[in-house]
Amino acid sequence: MIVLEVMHMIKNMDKKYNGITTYKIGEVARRADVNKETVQYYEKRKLIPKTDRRRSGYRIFTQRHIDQIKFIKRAQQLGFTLTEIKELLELRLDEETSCSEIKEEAQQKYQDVSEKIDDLLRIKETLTGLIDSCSEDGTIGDCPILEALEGKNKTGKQLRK
Amino acid sequence: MIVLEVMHMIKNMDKKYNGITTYKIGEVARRADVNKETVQYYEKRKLIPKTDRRRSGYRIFTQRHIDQIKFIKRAQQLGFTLTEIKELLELRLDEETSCSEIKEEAQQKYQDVSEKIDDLLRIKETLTGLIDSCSEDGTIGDCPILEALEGKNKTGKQLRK
DNA sequence: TTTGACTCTCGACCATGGTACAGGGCTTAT
DNA sequence: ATAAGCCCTGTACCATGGTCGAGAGTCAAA
Repeated sequence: MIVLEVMHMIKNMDKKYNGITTYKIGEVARRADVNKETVQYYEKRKLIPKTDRRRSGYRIFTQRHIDQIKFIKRAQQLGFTLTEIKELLELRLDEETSCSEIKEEAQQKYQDVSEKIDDLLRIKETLTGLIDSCSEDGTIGDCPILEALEGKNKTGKQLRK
Repeated sequence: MIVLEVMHMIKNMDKKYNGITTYKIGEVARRADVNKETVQYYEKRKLIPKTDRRRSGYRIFTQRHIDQIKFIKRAQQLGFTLTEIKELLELRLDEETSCSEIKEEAQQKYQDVSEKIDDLLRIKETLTGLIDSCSEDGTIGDCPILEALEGKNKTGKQLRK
C-alpha cells in the first residue's frame, strides 16, 4: 500500500534541469495543501518566484516553490496579509538593496512580530487560568478572556494602516 | 485646548442606568477606533452583547462594549477569524456550560495559540539574524525568512477547517 | 495512437469583513 | 421651535483572497 503511494509520488516528479527535481502544478498543490488555482494566484501576485515553462507552457516548479507556499499559509494564520507576506519574503541582502534599507524594514517587522507575540502570550495566560479554574470551585460568570489584552494600549499607534 | 476636548468627551457620555456611564454609537466607534457600521455589524454577528435601546431606538453602550471591540480588533491582527473570536469570547464558566466542555475548548485554543507563538518566535529570530548580519560583511543572496517556519510540520494537522 | 488525466488562460463567481448611502426619525443648543 | 448633527434600518457595494468552469492543448501508459 505505502509502496504504491511512494511510487506514485516518484512518478509525479520530473528530473529535468541539471539534477534538480521539478514538479507540475498539481503535485505542488498537493504537497503544499492548497488548490492549483491558489498556486496560480500566488504566481500572479508575485508571492512565489516566476516559474520557468516547458515548450508546452506547463509551469516548472521546484521544492523552493512548495516551501514558499507553505510559508505563506502559515504567515496568513499569524495575521499577515499577502501584501505583508510579500514584504517579508523580499527581506534579503543582495546587491540591489542597501543594508540600511533592509535594517529599517526588518526592525519594523520585528516590532510588529514582538507585539503579536506579547498579545498571544496574554491570551495564552488567560486560557491557562481558565483551564486551571475548572479544577476548582464553581462558576465564573463574566468573560475572562476580555481582560487579556487590556491596559496595554501600545503608545496609541496602529499596527495596520 | 485639551480642556475643550475633555469637556466634549464628557458631553458625549450619558449617565443613565444606576450610575453606569453609557455611550451612543458614535462615541463607541470613536473610542474603539472603528466605524459605526462596524459596531452595528459586530452586534448583528453577536460579537458584542446585545445592546439595550432607549425609547427612541438609539443603542445604549457601556465600557464593556468598547473593550470587547478593541479585543476583537487585536485578535484579528493575530489571525483569528470573527468566528474564532466569537468562540474565544464565549469561553467562560457559568451555570449553562459544564467544566469539561469548557476545558476541552480552552485546551484546543491553547494549542492553537501556542503554535502561533512558536511560529512568530521563529520569524522573530530570523529577523534578528537579518538585522545583525547587516553589521557584518556583505550580501546574502537568498531569502532568509523562508527557513523560519521549516522543519516543524506539526503532525500534519491543519489549524483551520 | 488512443484515451484519461493533466495543464493552460481567462473570466465569472464566491465568502469574509466590512463600508457607503438613502430616507427617515431623534436631540439639543440656541 | 428649529436646524445641525446625531441615530435608525435596509440595501447595495467594496476589497481581499481565493475558487470554479469552459474551451483548448499536452502527457504518458497501455
